[in-house]
Amino acid sequence: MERPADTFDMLRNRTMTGLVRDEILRMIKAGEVRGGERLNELALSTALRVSRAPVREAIRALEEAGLLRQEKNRGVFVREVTLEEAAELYEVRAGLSEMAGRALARRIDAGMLAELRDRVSALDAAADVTAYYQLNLALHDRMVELGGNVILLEMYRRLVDRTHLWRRGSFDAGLEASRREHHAILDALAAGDVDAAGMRMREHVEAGYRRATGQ
Amino acid sequence: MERPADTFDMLRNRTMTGLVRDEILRMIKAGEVRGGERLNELALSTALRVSRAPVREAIRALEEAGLLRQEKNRGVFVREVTLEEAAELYEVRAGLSEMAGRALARRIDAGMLAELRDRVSALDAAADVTAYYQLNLALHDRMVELGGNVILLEMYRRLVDRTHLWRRGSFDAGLEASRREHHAILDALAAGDVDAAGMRMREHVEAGYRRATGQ
DNA sequence: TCTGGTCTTATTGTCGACAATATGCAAGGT
DNA sequence: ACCTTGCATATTGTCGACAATAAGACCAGA
Repeated sequence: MERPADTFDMLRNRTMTGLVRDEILRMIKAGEVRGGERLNELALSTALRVSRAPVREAIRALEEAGLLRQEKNRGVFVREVTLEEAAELYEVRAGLSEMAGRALARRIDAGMLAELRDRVSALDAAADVTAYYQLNLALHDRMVELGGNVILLEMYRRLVDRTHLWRRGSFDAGLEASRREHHAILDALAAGDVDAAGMRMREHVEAGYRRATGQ
Repeated sequence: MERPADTFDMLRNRTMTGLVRDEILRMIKAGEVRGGERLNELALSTALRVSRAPVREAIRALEEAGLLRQEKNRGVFVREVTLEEAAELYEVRAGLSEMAGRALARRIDAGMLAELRDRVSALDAAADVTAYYQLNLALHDRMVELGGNVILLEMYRRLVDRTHLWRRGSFDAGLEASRREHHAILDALAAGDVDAAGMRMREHVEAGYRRATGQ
């Protein structure tokens, strides 16, 4: 049974706008709406059983987040990520990941290391690509989070969200290489080697981009 | 006299929401509203002679940008940037600047270099601190822009906007050091030295943070 | 068949209104 | 003096309505 405190906090803190925002974000992440697709305010509002006002507010927020694009009097469209933009996204993501890796190597403790080892083990055991993909996302997010820089985490998440709009080429290429890189990162972190941790994080992201594009 | 085409495009592309968003952003940048201050929707809407709807949409956007913070049923507040957050902002900014410096060193041409030299000269000649501050902001923004990575530019601007919410300690400390660093960056860019350009950009931002905090 | 114009419809941008919530004040009791 | 209770006010969250714009259907004339 649900704890009352959660529903209390829900009612206290969440607005329709926020819920709609999260729902649209979920649809984007789940691939239920594609880049270039148009969002109909009325359709969304009836589907979620709210009026257009919170829908519009949510849309403005996601527009600012770079996930939607507005054409006045014509509607809002899910942003398309070109190959060039994807390259830029990954370039920045590599840089942010390097920062996170360096920060994490400086402050990591036994507890953090144990958690990361568990996550990497789960990735080693992951059967299908979809599961691997989700666990991998969670691992990277957690590493940035453990780096301790909240601003960096915010930026990183924004990048990841935008990357979801990119329809990659291949999905399943090079899982084994990815796994090896994870272990190499763990080793650097365990050794507290700041330079190595940063560099391996960067290279892991860059390699991930090459694997996704099939280059 | 204003060119008609501009007003045409204005009417075609701009919505009230967008204008309100820009105006609130301007107020924040100009320091007309301070961190922690509360924004009254009705006051804003009457001042700008629009209804509350576009004001609320603009607020949601700036909330997503990390400049405002919402407390349900109580209002929106201008975000406060703690000293710790400022340190994080500058850390990320230093990293992004390094990326931009490296990218720029790779692609810079004679025209870009000439423009940057002009800007640095203007900074050398700047009389008061306020003028220096504005020109300096513009120089850095332009260098990131010339780096050619649009995503990086977006992130950088977001960081700069948030930094505006930080009430710095000292303002005028170390202008001469800042000027010297600009020239050192130009030298590295002119030489096409990727590593040096990146490193000097990073160190310039880090030094700027130390100067602002008076450490 | 094509071109151009007119009408219709769908959708957005903006507004005013109402209910729900938070805040401040005053009255009353202890 | 201090706390509680209830009321009045201000403000937000949400809604429905209307005007403006865009896009497509339809039609007439060459």
